[in-house]
Amino acid sequence: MRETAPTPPPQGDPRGEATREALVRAAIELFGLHGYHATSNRALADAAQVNAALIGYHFGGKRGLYLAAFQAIAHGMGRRLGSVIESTEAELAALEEDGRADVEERLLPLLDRLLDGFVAMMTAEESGPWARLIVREQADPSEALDILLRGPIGHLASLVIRLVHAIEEPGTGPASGAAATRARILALTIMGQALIFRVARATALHLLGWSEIGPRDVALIQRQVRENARSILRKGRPT
Amino acid sequence: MRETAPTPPPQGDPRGEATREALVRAAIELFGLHGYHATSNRALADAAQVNAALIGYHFGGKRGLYLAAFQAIAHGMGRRLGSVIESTEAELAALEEDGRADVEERLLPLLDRLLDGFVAMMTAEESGPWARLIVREQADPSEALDILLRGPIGHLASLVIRLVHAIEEPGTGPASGAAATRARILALTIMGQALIFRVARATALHLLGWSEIGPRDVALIQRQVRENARSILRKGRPT
DNA sequence: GTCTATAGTCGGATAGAC
DNA sequence: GTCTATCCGACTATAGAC
Repeated sequence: MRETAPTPPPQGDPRGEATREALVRAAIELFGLHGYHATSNRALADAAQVNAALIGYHFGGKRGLYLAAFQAIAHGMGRRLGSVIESTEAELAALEEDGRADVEERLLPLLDRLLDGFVAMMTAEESGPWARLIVREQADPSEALDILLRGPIGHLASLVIRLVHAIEEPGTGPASGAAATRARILALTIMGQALIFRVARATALHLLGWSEIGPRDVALIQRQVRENARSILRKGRPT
Repeated sequence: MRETAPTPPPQGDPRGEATREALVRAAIELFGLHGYHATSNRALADAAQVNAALIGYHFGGKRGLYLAAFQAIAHGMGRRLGSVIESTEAELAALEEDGRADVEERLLPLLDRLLDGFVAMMTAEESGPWARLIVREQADPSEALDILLRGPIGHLASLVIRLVHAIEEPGTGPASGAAATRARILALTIMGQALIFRVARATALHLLGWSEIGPRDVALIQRQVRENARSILRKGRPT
């Protein structure tokens, strides 16, 4: 369990690069499936088809590889949601700029797109290992979680919060006080609708009698979450 | 890691009873906090202030204690939600009996009460250890999860599904086909709103700027979830 | 039913050859 | 940068005294 901090500085060697990549891929998979402690360095090395001693060499130890896995996830999420997040952020900023609260035609579609992306990610098979790892982190958070909160997850969440506020209280500035709390709770409940399909996936599949979540199922869930979000937010606004 | 199946049959001895209870309590706490493999028998025994060898004696081994923890959780949830679930079930059955679809005055309040209970459980500090354990189980499900699906969780979920269907399609019989799928997805999204405060608690607290979820916060979340559920379900129905 | 002592196993880290 | 060999700590399970 002893962890050594002095990570040997890896170079830009093509061989080492491939090794690191394979190890990180195995780390995301195995740590996510079985947890940190249940995953041995030997198992990681086997899965990556690499010698176990290289974990120490490239990442300083097991813990270092674990953190590297989270950085890779942040990177992967960025590739998946980055463009939606950025374009949404830009458009929202522009709308806030000229004070026009064009809820129906501008803000709601932005939210739709964001939620579609989020649902797609939460239901995607690809994100399974990511999410498994993240959910485990929530159980007892460490610096690994910070990597994500400062990354795509933090961006996405605060964006949803801002959108919700803009839709609920059009024209007003940034939320504060009770309105801010309300917007945050609303954003969380809205995201929770998608999250359940990831974190309680086994239970959801059981209840739905499905064995997996196929493309048509994803579309179904996306439509429902979008509809629900609109119902929830339409409530308080003038129709 | 060798696990022995032949559990020695424990008797109705008062001493052994206390020992088992202490061990189960420690198991829920420690397994939930750190995971199965990261929790040693020694740590469990220390927390329970009991000799480590007694784990083998009473539960047949570490794995046996783990399963016992889930049975205890099912029992605890039953004590917490059992009465609400039963009374709701009875009332719903009565309503289905005479075919009267008294949505506004009868069904929605039933749903409110159920959701309040669920939110209370998801946000309660008490349920933290339970939920942590359950969420870890979802990551790679074993027979331990079945204990819960056959218990209170299964009951609660199918009850919410039936309620949702009864509210959306009043007067019709049990859901089937697309309507059944829709009711299940709706129920999941509704429960997900509360679930997020438990499984992504660290992230939620971070976003809300809270350090814990106090009684007033619980009430706030309950109100929001109730309101959202009504908005979502009101959508399709005639007003 | 509880305790002490220990056997047997596994895992993380690392030295040193290539 | 990669590999082999090995050390050492930590863990589960259990035998046997009380």
